[in-house]
Amino acid sequence: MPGTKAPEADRRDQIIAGAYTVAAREGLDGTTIIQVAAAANLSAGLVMFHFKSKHQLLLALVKWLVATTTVLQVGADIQRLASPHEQLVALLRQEMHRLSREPLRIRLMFDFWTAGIREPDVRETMRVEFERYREAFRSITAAVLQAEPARFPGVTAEGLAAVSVSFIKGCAVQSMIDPEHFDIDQYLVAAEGLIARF
Amino acid sequence: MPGTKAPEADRRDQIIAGAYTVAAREGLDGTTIIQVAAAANLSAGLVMFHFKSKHQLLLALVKWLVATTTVLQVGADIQRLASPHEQLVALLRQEMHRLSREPLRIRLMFDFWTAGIREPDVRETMRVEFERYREAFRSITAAVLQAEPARFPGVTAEGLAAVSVSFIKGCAVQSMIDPEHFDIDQYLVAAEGLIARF
DNA sequence: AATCGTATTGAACAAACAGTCAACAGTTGC
DNA sequence: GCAACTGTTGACTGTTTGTTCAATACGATT
Repeated sequence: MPGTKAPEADRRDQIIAGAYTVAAREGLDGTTIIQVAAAANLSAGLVMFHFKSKHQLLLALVKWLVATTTVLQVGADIQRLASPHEQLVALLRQEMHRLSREPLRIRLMFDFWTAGIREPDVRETMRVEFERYREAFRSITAAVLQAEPARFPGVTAEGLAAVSVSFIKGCAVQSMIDPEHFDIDQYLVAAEGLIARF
Repeated sequence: MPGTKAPEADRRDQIIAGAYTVAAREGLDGTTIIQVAAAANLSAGLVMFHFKSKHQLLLALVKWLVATTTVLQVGADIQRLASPHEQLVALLRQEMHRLSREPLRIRLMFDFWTAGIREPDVRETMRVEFERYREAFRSITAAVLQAEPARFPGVTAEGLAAVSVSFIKGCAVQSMIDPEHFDIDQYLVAAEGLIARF
C-alpha cells in the first residue's frame, strides 16, 4: 500500500539496518539493493528514493558502521594498573577480545578497507577511523615512552600508537584468514614480551 | 581467425597475465571476463574454454600471485649482522621496502584477503601464504628468544613470528588507507625500540 | 476541500555480465 | 585424403542489477 507512512523511526535508519544485515552476511559485493530492500521489508524503489544511488547507500552504511563502533575505552580498571606498560598490554588484550566478540562487524569493516582502496569517499571515512583509533592509543603510548625514555630514543607516541594499531589489525587479518591455526594466546604473550618494562 | 595456434607460451599464462593487468588496475570486483580477454588480445569465449568459470580463473590468478611473490629472504647482508635482534629489525625494514616498491601487487593481495573471507578456495590459498610467511620469520624469532630467554617467558618463536607478520601487514593496511599521513619512518623506529636488545 | 509536497509501490528498462554454442581452422594420426 | 581432436571465434542467451517512472496515497497548509 503506497503512502502508508511509518510512524516509526527514520526510514533511512531502517534501510541502513537492512543493509548491515545483508552486507554482514553476504559481503559488500554480494549486497544488492533488492536484498537490502527485502531485509528492511520495503520496495527497492524506496531505497533508491532515500539514497539516490547504491554508492551513497554504502557510504551511509560505512559511516554508520564507524559511528556505532565503540571507541577505544581506557576504563577505570585499566587506569588502576601500576605502569603504563601494563596499561598498554591490557588495552591490547581488551581490543583482541572485542575482535573475537564482534566478528561480523569486523569482517564488514574489513570489506570496507578493501573498498576504500578504490573509492575515495570510503577511504576518507576509513582514514578518519584509523586516525581516531591511533589517537585513542596515543595518551598511553606517550606515558610508556615517558616511563622509559632511554629505551625508546627517537620514538614518538604517534609511532608507537601506529604499531599498537598494527598489533590489532594484523591479528584481525591473520585470525580471519586462518581462524583454526592462529593462536591468539601465543600472539598476546609475544606482544606482552615486547612491551614489558625493564 | 579461429584456429591460428599461437606457438608462444601457454595460453593459460597469457590469460593470467591479462587477468593480473586488469585486476591490479580495476580491483577484483571490477574484473570481468571480457576485460581480461581484451587485455590478453583474445576472445571472451577462449577464456572460458581454458578456465571453465570465472571462479577458477581468479583462483588461478591468486595462486599465480602467491607463487610469484618473493619469499622472505634472509640475505647474506642480514646474516652478517651481530645479534638476532638486529637481524629481525633488518628483515622488517626490508619487507617494508618491498611493500612500497610493489604497491599494485600488495593491493591485489589485499583484495584477495577480503575475497578469502567468503570463498574457501581463496582463503585456503591465503592461509598457506600466511603460514609460509610466518615460517620464514621463525628461525630468526627463535634466535631472538634464545638470545634473551629471561625477557620472553612463555613466548614461542611462532608467536613472535606472528607478531612480526602483523608489523608488516598492519603497516600495509594503514599506509594503504592513509598514504599521506602515515609515517613509515616513525613506525619503523617504534618497532625497533620494542625489539631492541637489553 | 482543494492543493501541494513527500512517501511508496510495482513495473519496466537498459546495461552488463557469465556462460553456452555452433561453426570453423589448425594439427595429428591413420 | 580422411577422421578426430584441440583451439578459437563471434554471436547469442538468460539472468541479474542499478536505476527510472508513472501512479497513487498520505499529511500538512491554506
